Amino acid sequence: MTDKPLSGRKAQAARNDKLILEAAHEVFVNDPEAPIAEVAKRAGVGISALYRRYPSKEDLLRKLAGDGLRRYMELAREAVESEAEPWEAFRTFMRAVVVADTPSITVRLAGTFTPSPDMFQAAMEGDALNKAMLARFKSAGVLREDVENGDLQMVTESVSSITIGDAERTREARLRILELHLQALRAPGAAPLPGSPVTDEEMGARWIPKGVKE
Amino acid sequence: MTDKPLSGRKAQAARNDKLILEAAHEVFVNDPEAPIAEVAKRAGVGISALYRRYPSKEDLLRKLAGDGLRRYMELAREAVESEAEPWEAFRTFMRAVVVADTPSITVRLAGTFTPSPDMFQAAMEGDALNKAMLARFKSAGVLREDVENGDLQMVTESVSSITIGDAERTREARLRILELHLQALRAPGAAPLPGSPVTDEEMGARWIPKGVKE
DNA sequence: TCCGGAACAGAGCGGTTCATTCTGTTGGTG
DNA sequence: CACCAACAGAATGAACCGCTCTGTTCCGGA
Repeated sequence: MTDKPLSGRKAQAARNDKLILEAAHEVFVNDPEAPIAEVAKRAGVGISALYRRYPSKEDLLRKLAGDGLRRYMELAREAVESEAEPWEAFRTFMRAVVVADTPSITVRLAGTFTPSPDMFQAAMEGDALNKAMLARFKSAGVLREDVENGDLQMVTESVSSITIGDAERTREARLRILELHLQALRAPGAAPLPGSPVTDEEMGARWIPKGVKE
Repeated sequence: MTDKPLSGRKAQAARNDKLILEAAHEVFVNDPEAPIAEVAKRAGVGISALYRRYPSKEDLLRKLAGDGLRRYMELAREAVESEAEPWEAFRTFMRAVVVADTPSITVRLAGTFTPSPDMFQAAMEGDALNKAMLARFKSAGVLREDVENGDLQMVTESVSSITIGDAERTREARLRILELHLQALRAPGAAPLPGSPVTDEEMGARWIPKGVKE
């Protein structure tokens, strides 16, 4: 048989690895505060199958956020290196980010766990990538000069906050609203933007765990 | 003295009425799931002062959402009846909605309480108002033809999901991103929008209380 | 065929978090 | 000066949830 035989504890365990990650992704994107039992149910496994793989809920969340971050950087890198027509490359990137839902998985999860050092590291690299991307598309003349890194973050995040009906419908609605943004983002821009862009410091402040009250 | 004397149980009670509502607004806009004690603390009153006025947390939330809805309709009515230049009237409306944070107070709170019949009623009227508004601005030629009611809702909601730094900074950031949207919303529009607008039914589905899982 | 143990299902434990109730306390008012 | 509306905040009881623990299944080797 070309595909893995369905039996064997090893095989089932490998399958469960994937099932659990997928379930966790779906569940926590939908509700970052969901109980871990929800993940188990969705994955069709018992709770102990989860704890066999991740020492704690926080570890699982870290894993998810890390994957999301990595995915985002992958997309950004593709955008920077893309050979395609610049505006199309940019549009493709933005759409991919929305479809992959990386804002939900990184930003919305931020604060529910303490980030590991290498996540900070990765975040740094991500920033550098973002800046390179901005520079590239601006100098290509397809992105208006007055948008900054933070603007793009805000756009993808706010678009990703849209939830309506099932997952597919949500995706469609998000892409529709994203399109509005894209048309406004395109150079030269109809009118100057008010206020100042969100800074990296401001963005970073959200990664501080819980209790910021008062 | 022209203003109310500071003493008198009646006077204090009246003052507390307002304090509590303001505190509740701030607290629940920031976190719809906040404990009721948080509201009491912010208002600088005891818990019993809250329960003296509202039989339960849910009643308080209903009150807040009702007020928000009413406020929204007020703004919409102004926009429809405004004598100002059409595009400015529309822009003013959108900005006012974002500043007043009505999406947070209605939509985000939806699901945390069971809506009263008159809220449905009000929602109906709100819809009618929205439609009138769309019609007016489209026929004035300032709003692109392919945006629908649901689009405006999505725009204000997604923009209102932005949170960054303190309240003031958040407002500025939201208005900035809103501006992008506005420039894209303006007729005739650079390119057709993909997908179909979110429908009223879809919007309404979110008002169904809790447990929609699975 | 039979046994050991990896992998697992899910009940149960212990801690925490609220909404709401209850026990006083205070200060205007008749 | 006694009474009570109005209040502060502790106490209560019911979830909820992360994690541990018990018991089960069934693959893989002898």
